[in-house]
Amino acid sequence: MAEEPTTRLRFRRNARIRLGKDFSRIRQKGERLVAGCIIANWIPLPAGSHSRLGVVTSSKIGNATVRARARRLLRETFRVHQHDFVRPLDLVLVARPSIAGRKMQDVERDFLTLCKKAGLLKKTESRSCG
RNA sequence: CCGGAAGGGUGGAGAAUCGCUCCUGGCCGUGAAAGCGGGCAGGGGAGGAAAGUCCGAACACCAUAGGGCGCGAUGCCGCGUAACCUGCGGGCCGACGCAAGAAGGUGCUGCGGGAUACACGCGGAGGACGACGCCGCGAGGCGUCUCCAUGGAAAGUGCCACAGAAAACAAACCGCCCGCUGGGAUUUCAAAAUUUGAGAUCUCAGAUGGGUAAGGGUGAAAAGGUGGAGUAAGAGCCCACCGCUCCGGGCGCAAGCACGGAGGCAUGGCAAACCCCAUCGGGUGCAAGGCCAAAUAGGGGACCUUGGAGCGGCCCGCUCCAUGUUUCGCGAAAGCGAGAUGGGUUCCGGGUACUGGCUGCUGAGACAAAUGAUUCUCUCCUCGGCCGCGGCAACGCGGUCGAGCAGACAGAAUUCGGCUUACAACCCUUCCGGAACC
RNA sequence: GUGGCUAUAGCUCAAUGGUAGAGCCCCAGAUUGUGGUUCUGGUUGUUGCGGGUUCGAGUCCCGUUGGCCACC
Repeated sequence: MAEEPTTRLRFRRNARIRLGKDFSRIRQKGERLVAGCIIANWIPLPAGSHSRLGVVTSSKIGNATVRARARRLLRETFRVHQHDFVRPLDLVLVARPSIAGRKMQDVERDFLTLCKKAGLLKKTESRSCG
């Protein structure tokens, strides 16, 4: 019970947003905030459910390799911090062109400042990757 | 020794923690079951270009897929090559049948065929411009390098700027030659007294008649060329040679080749201008297409009469809709699934591409789209310092210390072959440039 | 996966295979006390890149690079 499954840092397929109507609903009706190389849209979910993530990388930020790299970094950042939110939410992260060439630490710093500005994080701890 | 360019090859290894996806096999919870949720173990998990989508093929569906016209593409000859399709034989399975047998199937196996035209590669032939070399008095010939989308210019139309006389039915501006007319000079003869007439030679001119195409500085290209004979001047008019065209049999699988004979020579270039000839091409693309639970709107299929509409560029053919009869399941997204056994590679044999044999190793399958994040170690390599060795030197090699620390291009999306483009570092081959020494 | 458009002066665009041009911009001069306007003159180019056809390519053909757009 101490290492209960709620704190495991998993990120499986059902933790992703997969439907186009979910994407359009979150990006039209949800909250929106920009920080660094990330644009975030989110909708809060009822307590007890799992947070979900969707990542958008348009063709303006680079070729396929750059886009895949950005998608993996954003997903990894969400995976590490998925239990640090005050309440579960549906989150859509949109990568901006300045993400090309960034490292994991830069992306994580942008993500944390964005979540602090939005007031989504628990105030107690801030765990980091590694 | 250093630097550069082009082509080809390789495109780091190991480990830990946390994760993703697929396959196989258990486990737990729930449930009558199917299933759903959770979790464990083992195994697999990007490239030489996966890219661009430039070319071709397979595969799938569509009935405007058929026929004709149009349109598009391709165009010397031979050989070789993929996925995939397919023929015959053997083995195995096998509905059905009492049995014998047997429709059929097969990710098994042997021998083939196709994979076109027009992907592409290799070899050959021919041609072109330019360069170089050799031979010839010359026109030209031969060889090497480079390049070639290489059917037809004697079916037709069109174009060939500027320059030039002329740019394509040859023509005739200058020129040359023979005449005609007029003038001038010289000279001969005659008459007569310094003039006239006639003739000859030379020369000038023409709103002049013919001959000729040798020459004319142009042009990318000037109507076969070089040399001679010949002529009033000239000309394939004639002759020799060179080139060209046609014919003949021979050689070669063929493209073609060389030889012999004939023809005085026509037929300028452009078809990557229209066009003609030959050959090929239906269209759309795995988002092709197939199956399907629940819920929901109400419709869907078949047949036939009549009417209306449409038709991928056009026509013929054709298709659709409404109405009528009959019948019962149809259906977008989501889900399942199309979807990977075909190959790659080591070794040996034969070849121009390539191919045969045998053994071993390897084996991606997502769908808002996995193959990741962080860290450590090892080498490869780069830069700098010091030391040693080699060298005249430029510089190289080795050791050690420090820093950078796998550094580039780049991410499967139905499959296969080709083409093109991008590429750090290292290796190989060829070429170019520079420095030092002999 | 499929289809299309486009690249010409600093900018926007022209140009039958035959000397690449117009407007704006820029520069110089004139006009004005100064500036603007106006007038006159001038500079502007590897026609994206590499090949090929042709006597000769911005144009024709092939390849290639970049940009833009559309469809399922």
